[in-house]
Amino acid sequence: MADIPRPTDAELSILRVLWRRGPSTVKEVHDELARRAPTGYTTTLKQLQIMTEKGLVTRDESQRAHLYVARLPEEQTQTQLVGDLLDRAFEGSASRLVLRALSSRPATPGELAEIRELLDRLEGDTK
Amino acid sequence: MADIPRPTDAELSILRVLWRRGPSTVKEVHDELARRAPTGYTTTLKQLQIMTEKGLVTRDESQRAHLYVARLPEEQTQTQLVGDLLDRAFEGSASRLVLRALSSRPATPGELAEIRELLDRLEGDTK
DNA sequence: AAAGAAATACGAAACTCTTCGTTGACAATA
DNA sequence: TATTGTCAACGAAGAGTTTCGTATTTCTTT
Repeated sequence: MADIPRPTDAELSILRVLWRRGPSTVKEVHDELARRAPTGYTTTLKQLQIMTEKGLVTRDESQRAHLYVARLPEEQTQTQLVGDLLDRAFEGSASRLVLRALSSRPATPGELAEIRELLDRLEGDTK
Repeated sequence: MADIPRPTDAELSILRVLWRRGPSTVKEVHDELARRAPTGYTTTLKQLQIMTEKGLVTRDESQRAHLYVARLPEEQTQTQLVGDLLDRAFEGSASRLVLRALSSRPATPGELAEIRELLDRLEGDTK
């Protein structure tokens, strides 16, 4: 009961909105989503209801317009998704995944520096 | 017609076998898969047929037992999957993804060194 | 209190994914 | 040539995903 399933594509779109906006009504989420890809209001509502059942989001019903909140923080979900991809396509090799990530997207010099700092920190711990 | 869809979980399991073994019959793929998770022979067959329709694999029918081959090399599929995840969950930020990958899995010192080399190479080009 | 609006709940349809039982083709062999 | 075993093809069922139309509830305004 405590485990939360991997979000589907449509669910992830909704989670992104909730992470950015914080607690939001269906209308607010829908308006954001419909800006990029027009869709029906009830479609977003239904998604959020299913996500509530799955435990992906929680719902505050104290107001007339219910407020939805992502159950897990963005970082945790990202870590879950990366770990999942690692197992499914990279035989668990993190370095391979990093290799592909950096070769598939031109990272900015600033980003590369960030990663370098991260490496320094990690190697500092490994002693 | 030229674009190949993102492989599903079950499809990825099959692709992993094909990448490791090279051209294989249904029986060969099935035996590998069933070792970890017992499943019916026709299940694997049907998957391969669907994957052929989708263009994920190609089929050599010259022999009685058809030979299946992954259409894209492992590297290319990995790049596609990482790029996809980047867009869906990381707003395109490669450094964020790398951060999550490394913090979710304890990379070995050797792997960290590999990544460092990659960074050197990339920064060399960015001038 | 009635009418109108805004929001949620319900149900269903279309589609995909995954699995497997059954059928039919083919080949080796007795 | 009849039998047996191996393989691909087909169809379908069950679950999950995504979408949306309709109904119901609830609040607000008159």
